[in-house]
Amino acid sequence: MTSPTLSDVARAAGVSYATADRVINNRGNVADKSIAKVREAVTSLGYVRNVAAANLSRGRIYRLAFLIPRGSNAFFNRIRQHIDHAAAHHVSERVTAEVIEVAAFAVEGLQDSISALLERDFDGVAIVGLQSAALEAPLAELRAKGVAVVGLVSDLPRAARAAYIGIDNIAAGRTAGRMVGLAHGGQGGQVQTFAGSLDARDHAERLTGFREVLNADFPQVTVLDPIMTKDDAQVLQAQTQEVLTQQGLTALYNVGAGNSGLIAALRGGQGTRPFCVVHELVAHSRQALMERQIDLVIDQRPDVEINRAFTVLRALIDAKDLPPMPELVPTIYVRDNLPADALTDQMKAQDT
Amino acid sequence: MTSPTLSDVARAAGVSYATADRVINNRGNVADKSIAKVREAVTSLGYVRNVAAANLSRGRIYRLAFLIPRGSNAFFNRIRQHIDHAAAHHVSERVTAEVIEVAAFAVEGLQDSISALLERDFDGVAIVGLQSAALEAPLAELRAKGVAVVGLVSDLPRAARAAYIGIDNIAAGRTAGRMVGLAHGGQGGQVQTFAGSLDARDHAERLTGFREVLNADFPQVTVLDPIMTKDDAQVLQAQTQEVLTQQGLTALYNVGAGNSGLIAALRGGQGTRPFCVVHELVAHSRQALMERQIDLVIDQRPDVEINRAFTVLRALIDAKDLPPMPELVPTIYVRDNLPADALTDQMKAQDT
DNA sequence: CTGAAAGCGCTTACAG
DNA sequence: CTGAAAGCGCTTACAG
Repeated sequence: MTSPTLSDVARAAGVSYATADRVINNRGNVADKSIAKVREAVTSLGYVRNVAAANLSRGRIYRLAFLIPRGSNAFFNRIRQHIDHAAAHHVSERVTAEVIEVAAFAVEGLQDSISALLERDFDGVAIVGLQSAALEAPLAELRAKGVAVVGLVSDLPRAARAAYIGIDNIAAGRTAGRMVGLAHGGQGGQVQTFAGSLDARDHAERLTGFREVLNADFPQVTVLDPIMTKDDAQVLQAQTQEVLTQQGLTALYNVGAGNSGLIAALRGGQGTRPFCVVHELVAHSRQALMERQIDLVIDQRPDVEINRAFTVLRALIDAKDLPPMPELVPTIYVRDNLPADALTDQMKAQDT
Repeated sequence: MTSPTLSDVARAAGVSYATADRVINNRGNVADKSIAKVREAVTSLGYVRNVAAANLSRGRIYRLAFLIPRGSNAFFNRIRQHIDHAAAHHVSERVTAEVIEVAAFAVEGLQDSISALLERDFDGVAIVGLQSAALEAPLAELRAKGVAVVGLVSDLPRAARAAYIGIDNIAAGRTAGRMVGLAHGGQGGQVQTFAGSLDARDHAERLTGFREVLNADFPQVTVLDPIMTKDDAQVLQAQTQEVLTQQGLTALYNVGAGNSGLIAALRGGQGTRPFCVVHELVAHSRQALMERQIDLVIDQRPDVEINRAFTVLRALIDAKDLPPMPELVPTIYVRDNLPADALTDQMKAQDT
């Protein structure tokens, strides 16, 4: 009834507990004959290692760090909340997480923050990264020290991290494109796009995906070149106001941040407004959805991302195989399938 | 550095380990003075109970059962896979899960299966339920034995279970309605609906939500009364073929199962087809999405549901507070945000 | 009302 | 190459 333990395996194999342990954990220094006997006992008994007991005996603790852009960006605030929440949830598993704020979107600042990590005793770090060769050297040093490194939300140079945890931004853009296309109901139209900066890879990729779908499947809808906003709400507000006076505009799509400005402009507008799609469910985009200033939010589920970051970092630290990692997929929100509210929304990652 | 243990608390409070344990776990039989001292030590030291160690020492095992409708329904096959997967993932936490198949949608069969559970030693069961007073007596007996009971996907009588784990089907219907409305791009149209049976509460609720949104926000779109299909693919195929010959039909929405028939009919159709929305992402709906026979799938994320069932049942068995349970929210899939594939899709609940 | 001790299933030195 | 033993942080009888 109750599952077999290592003692059962050792007894069945006719070896000592310690020897059975050695083959289970590949510690070496075991005679081939013993290995064979233990392996056999394991399969015939259906032995499964009790990870909780192993961690307890080993007294392991996992010290994690998250490098997140400083600033008042609503999305990253949400990320920070999820980290705190996940950390609280993991205390009993002996994992601690510290959020370290770094200068936003600045290669040098990030580089310095990574170097500073060398002085600290972390076991794993998740970094909201940038694509810059300048990060490679400090990251290599960090990993040489045995620290597990993953990219989060925005990737690091590929060779410099063990995994990337974030959505496929081309898919996100395609999803937005599909929705905008569908909303035209077979009629023609013009979509104004907005982006923070095309140096930001995620922005560029979303735009690419968006264009792909509209060009291929909705050729009667024209995609206008993006207005650059630096993710600044003021810029977005001014530009949106201006754009709303254009004739023939049927949709708006912002691949970046600064949506509070866009929403403010829409709130002030009169008459029918264009179909509006933005990214990331935060307080203001949520409210705008409910109050019908916008139609759709594409969300990357930061709760799921943070949860996965914890799982992946722990697996890396334990030098275990990485768990299967299906691509993270963008979630579509309309006013009818919104999660309960900001607070409970925080807790969602528990499931899923 | 390392977190305080119960020994630390006991020492700081000047009591024995056992006494400290008694107050931590509210076992009673402790002098008020001791309670106060221990409480104080706990907060000043920041003690957190190590759940893993507690479970280990207690040698607890969790025997779970899942009562799932028998038959070849693709959705429930997916549910079964997720149960097996979650069970495999939980072996190291000493939880086992057994799937018990019951006669599909038959009150008496379900009633018998629940009674049969009394002979078995389960700690918790999740049941794909029905709304029937006939289930109340056997469920009460089961719970009197100390077995934790939750409704899964389709609820049990409210008083007869500790929790319900499934989506809000009105929200699911509303979401479908929003999408169908948007896809009309401001033009008028006619939607043909399909349902298995209006006795099935989930079907009725979806239809209600669907109508709500279209009547309120897209009054130019007419919702036709549902064609009853008994979730039978053959019926769906025949009915869809017939319906496709109608003039002015702009959309199709099936609240129930049997979609392989609907898809077959669409595949055989010629010319432009209506906008099509169905429920549940399974092999054939996924393929139909990719091959453009349908436009949208509303999914209830069985992986998330099963994961939550495990969590909730364990919490109930431990007589712990139930974890926060935000409403499960329907997920919208188009061809551009599909999860990687059926297999990896199985693993998604890990995050989530 | 309080305490000492064995045991949960492992890992980690330590001694052969 | 192999084994005996202490200890991880708890819970559970058992004895006062």
